[in-house]
Amino acid sequence: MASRKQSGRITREDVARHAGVSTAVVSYVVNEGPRGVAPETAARVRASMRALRYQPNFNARALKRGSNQTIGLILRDSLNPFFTEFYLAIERAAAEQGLRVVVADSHGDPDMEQQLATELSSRQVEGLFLMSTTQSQEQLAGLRDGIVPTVLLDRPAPYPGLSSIGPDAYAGATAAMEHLMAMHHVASVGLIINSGGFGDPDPRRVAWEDGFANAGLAPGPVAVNDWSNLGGYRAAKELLGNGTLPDSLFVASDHQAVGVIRALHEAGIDVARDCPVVSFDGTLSSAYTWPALTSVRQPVEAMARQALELLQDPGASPMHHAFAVELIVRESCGCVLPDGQDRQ
Amino acid sequence: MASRKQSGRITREDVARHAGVSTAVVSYVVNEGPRGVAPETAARVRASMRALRYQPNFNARALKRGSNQTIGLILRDSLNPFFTEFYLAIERAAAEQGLRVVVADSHGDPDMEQQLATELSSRQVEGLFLMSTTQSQEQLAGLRDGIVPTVLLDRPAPYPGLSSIGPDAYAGATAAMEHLMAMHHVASVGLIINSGGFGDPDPRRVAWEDGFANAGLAPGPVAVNDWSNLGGYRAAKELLGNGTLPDSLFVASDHQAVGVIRALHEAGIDVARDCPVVSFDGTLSSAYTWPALTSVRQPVEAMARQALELLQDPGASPMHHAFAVELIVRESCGCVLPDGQDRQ
DNA sequence: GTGAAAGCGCTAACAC
DNA sequence: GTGTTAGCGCTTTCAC
Repeated sequence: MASRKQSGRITREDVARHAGVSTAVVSYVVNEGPRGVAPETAARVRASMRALRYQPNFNARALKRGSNQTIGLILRDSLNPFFTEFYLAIERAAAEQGLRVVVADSHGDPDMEQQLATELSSRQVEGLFLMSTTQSQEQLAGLRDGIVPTVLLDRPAPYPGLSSIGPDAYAGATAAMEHLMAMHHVASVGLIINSGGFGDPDPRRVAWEDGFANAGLAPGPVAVNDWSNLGGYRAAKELLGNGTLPDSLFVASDHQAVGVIRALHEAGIDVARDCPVVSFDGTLSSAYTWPALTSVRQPVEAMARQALELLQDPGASPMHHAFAVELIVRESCGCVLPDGQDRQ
Repeated sequence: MASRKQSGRITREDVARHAGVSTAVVSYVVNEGPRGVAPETAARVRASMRALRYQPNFNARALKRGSNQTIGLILRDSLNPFFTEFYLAIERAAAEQGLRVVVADSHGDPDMEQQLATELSSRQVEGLFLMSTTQSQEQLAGLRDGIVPTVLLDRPAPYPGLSSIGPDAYAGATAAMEHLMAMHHVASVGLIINSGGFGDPDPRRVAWEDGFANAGLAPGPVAVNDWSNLGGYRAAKELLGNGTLPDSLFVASDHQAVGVIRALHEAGIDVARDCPVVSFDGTLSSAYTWPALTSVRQPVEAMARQALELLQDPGASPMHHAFAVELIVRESCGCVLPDGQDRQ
């Protein structure tokens, strides 16, 4: 007795005493190395560990080793299904390498983001994934010469000094525009978007503008609102209220699109027929709206995997990976009749 | 120079040397205590910290202090919006007390859950929230006499030896049934549910059965499928395929209900008029389906707050808190016409 | 094959 | 008001 330390927790020393060995041996057993242990000794140690319900102290190990097999992920809005899917993809990719991921939500607040980055870094994470909300050079500068390797997620373009990945948003939005304009001979495409997405100007917006320029038309109406169901809903209501509802709509995120569809329904508009909608992200749930969303899908798994590689690449110089996106044609664009063929 | 340790990181010692003070003083400055420091000294130290870009080592501090101001949360399915909302509520409540939340996803796998619990506990979290997927006594027994205080989340009833919180699912489901049977003079209510929710038997199912018993009717059809959009979709398809689609449907989760609604649409069924649907959870996004879901809302914020209190209550004996739920009447039950009045 | 011991970076007595 | 120092629990080199 009297061996329990301040925390009241069982330590490796308790186990050592119980098993009649040194603390080193316990370590060798726990870590299966770096030295061998006689089978009987190992068995005795293991028995003691079980008997005492020993749990290694993660912090002590991390302190000693200088690392903790963990990577940090800073999300900007956990409620957005796209981000949740992204998180899961990262978690999966990390698990394959025995890495754990710790998530935090900045709620889109740059200060919070900064604070979380610092905190995660002082938790000695191996690296940091940042689904950033800020594009300011100064803000991110801290990260660049921070101690932890950092990879920016969900970026449409390279960022000086930091590795990053993201969808080719311009190409995706262009595909959406072309689909709307060419396939549907639609002359006016409204845009529903918000700031704080892919930076300013947002490539989705630029592609949308260019779509008109190429067709020799003037841009359609824009409604800016939150990246949420409610935001999309409000944006659509705004267009509806204005009497400026265009022939069709490009919505910059699935999450907003759900609200848009809802608002259109309320106004008695048959989306597929009277106001084709194409959105961006290609989340799982975008297949379950009525009508199902035609959406530009981001290759979440591939992006997650690549992000992890960038993080682990030792001293490689910062680089950006742009990922090809894919237009998933479902019902909201009016191409296909709702028939449930597209369920996954 | 030559002062950098293995990690290459700046330590408190580097700062001390740079500022010409002892390491203790640096600590006092960083922690604003427990001893005072002369203003000028403090300023000098702070300047040195900035100059060297010093970041305290979280692990070392946690090791020394025996705690790390962090609580662990084990979710069973991050893709389910209800859980995400719950997580956010917990994060918010925790933040108010300066606590950070570390989330992990067990993906509904009991072994994984166990493993994560152990791991989080060895990270010296102050406490653990477990959105458990297993009801087995043995499984949870480890937690009960584990080192970390643990609170079970999303439980419909007390669990021996562990504190827990959860909605009064039976009452909620009963309200749903009554609404469906009394208000709509509906004779048959189908149930869409899955296992692994509120235990076995699931109170929602029991309430559903009791609803019939009270009305002197035989239970309607049941379809069991995943707790997901797809699961709900498939369950509804199953009922549809059987030709056993009832007069109305009680769906045990919003997440499934989205898929159910979709399947009903595909079958050309006017949900509100021909097959009223009531679901469970009351997530934010349940207001954006078409028709909007009438759903039993769980008081997420209150539950999160209470869970935190239970965790922090020193040596209180384990107890269960059941939370009253509220039936949010929207459109899917057919009571209200879709008119957008119910947006939040 | 096993053990002793030196730290990892930090906190907080305890001295001065 | 400031400095010295003994650990927190663990890993691992180095002796034996």
